[in-house]
Amino acid sequence: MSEGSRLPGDVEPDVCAAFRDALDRVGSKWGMAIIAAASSGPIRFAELHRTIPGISRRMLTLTLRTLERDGLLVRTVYPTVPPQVEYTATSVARELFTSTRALSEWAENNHEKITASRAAYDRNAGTRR
Amino acid sequence: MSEGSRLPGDVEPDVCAAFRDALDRVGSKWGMAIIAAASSGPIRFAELHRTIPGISRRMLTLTLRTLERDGLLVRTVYPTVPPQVEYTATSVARELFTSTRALSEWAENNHEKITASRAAYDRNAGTRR
DNA sequence: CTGTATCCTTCGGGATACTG
DNA sequence: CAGTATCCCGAAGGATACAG
Repeated sequence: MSEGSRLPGDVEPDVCAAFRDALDRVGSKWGMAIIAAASSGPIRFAELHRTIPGISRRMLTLTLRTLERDGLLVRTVYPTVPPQVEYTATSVARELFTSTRALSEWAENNHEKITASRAAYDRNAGTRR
Repeated sequence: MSEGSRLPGDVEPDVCAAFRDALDRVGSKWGMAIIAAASSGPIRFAELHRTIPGISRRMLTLTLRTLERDGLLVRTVYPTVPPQVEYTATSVARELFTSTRALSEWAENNHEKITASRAAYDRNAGTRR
């Protein structure tokens, strides 16, 4: 994370810094999926593992720890046998999830345009020089 | 905020997919900084390089190419000597930038909480088991 | 001024096996 | 059930030098 030196004539460094800040927390491959899954109420480890397709137990654990550390998730252990652990999104995490909507909508609305632009760009790869 | 209805099966895959989609375009280290800088009007290569602290010419070029390919930037070359190149954010990019605000605000509002949570977590590192 | 080309390091994350 | 522990690889990105 680069808390860059502020230059005169700079591009709203506050906004950029804040945005990067958010991305650092949310940009991980599984972060938002986990927060989304834990936003509707407590959810157990195995349940998360089943709910999120493709995640490994390792990455699930790692991401959960990071989110817990940042105060986005609360981890509750029930000392039963076998052990039971629940994760719940905090209000901060739920607000984060909400703040995500605009971005998701942008992606939905522009996904096709981008795909097309990309195809066009690649098609002219030889032409361009 | 949306009321939490846990879907059977998995966690609103559409939303997650869309979000990841947006991140892929915006999650690069310098992407949003460049879009921000190019949102106010045409800006030259050297100007970008000066405006964005810490970016290397290499990463500037690479990121510019990616953004151009995705249709987020328009590249205009003036065949002068010395060469002059201008980059301008497209409307799609400017909408993306706008969609970013909620996230930035979330980061600004919660940055301190997160830092504190993190510090507390690390302080209890030995205690926890 | 506007890039390319190389080299090199870091790190996120997958596969797999083991554990309380 | 809920994790840890290793090993490994590819991609992102920094440093540096060269070029039209």
